[in-house]
Amino acid sequence: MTTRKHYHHGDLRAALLDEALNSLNRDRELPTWRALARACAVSHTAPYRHFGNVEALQIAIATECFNRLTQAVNASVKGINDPFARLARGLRAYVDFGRAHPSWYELMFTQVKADDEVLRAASATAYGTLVRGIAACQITDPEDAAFTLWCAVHGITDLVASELEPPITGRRRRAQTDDVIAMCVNYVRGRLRKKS
Amino acid sequence: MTTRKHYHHGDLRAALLDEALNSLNRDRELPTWRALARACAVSHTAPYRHFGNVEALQIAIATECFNRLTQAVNASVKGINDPFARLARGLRAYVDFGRAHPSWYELMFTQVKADDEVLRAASATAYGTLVRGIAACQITDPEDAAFTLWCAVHGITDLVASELEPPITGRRRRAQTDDVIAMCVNYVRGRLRKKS
DNA sequence: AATTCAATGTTGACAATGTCAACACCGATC
DNA sequence: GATCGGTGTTGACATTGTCAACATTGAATT
Repeated sequence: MTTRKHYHHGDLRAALLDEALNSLNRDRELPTWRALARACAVSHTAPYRHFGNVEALQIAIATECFNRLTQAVNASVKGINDPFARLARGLRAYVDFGRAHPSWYELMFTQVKADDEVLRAASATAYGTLVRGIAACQITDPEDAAFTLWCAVHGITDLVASELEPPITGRRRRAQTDDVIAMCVNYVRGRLRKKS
Repeated sequence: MTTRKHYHHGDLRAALLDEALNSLNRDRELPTWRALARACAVSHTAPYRHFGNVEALQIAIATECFNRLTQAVNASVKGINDPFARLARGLRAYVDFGRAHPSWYELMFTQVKADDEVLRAASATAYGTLVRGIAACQITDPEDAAFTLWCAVHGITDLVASELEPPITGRRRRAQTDDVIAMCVNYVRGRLRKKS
């Protein structure tokens, strides 16, 4: 079922995506086009039937990653009611995603500007999750605040993904993330809509 | 003086670096090794006399960029005495540097972890400027605070460099940057060392 | 059941690229 | 004036992304 013995692969597109995602985690970089084909036991041009070129493949990967990020953030806040707690928790999930999959995170943001409808939708959905989380805190101008918060959170995530954290581990590292998130939540509290 | 007619170039190393820096600004990407040689009117292997391989060239470029960043930040705060004003001004200069040279900024942080003594020194100097600026505000734990601030500032700079700012211009864009910097300064004020 | 056809995979080629080895030129030093 | 290390050139090679031409297959149509 999963593997055909002859000629046709069965679901090469999914296999390519899967192998690419795994390679990113394993080797911290995309395999070459030909290496990817090799890894799927397929000739070096077979991937062209599923992705027009390298960039199209990268876009597809980035799209998948944005979807997984959205999913991870949504899952993390499930069951939490207080909007500030939800926000803090969601932000943490965002950072954790980047820490767990640094190369995915990097690829996401090298491709996010690509001219592709599906990718654009996936990244917009992810960003929308953040905006809604902030809007739920009843502050003025949630759109502006969202960008400011995103700066801080993207900043720590990108630095973590690039392994530029100061050489700390465990609790201390968690504290470092907490500190950034606290700054964010504080910022939001400072913008609370004044009560009538 | 600047251009020899025959064989020896005169100062190829500087010419290569200069051309690479300019290409990054012009085309938003590094020229290929051979294109760079071509641009300097030199054979495709001449650069090997000055840089061992592509990565060594990138490291040299990144080093130069870190030095220029440090210089830009230092120049921007010259003559300002109030430490908070200095901090805000320096952070702004940092963001402006990234906005003016997005591809430099990207390259700097793809190479910053490279195993190179000179590059490491250049980036450490840049970071040291930030740490000192924060320490001057007399807060507790300036090292930790520096990283947190860096997250926010790197975040907006990276997003700006990637052209992920919301589609805004002029005053509004400046306000967006100001908002992030205000969040940073606020964060620092919240950590003021209690007076004896 | 035989035929057709679009989807999917293969083979072979090509230009561009990074890198290396071997050679050529040149200016400073003995 | 000969020498030699630094600098530049020529020519080669393996790897890579991509394209064109061809092969195989399973499903739909007859």
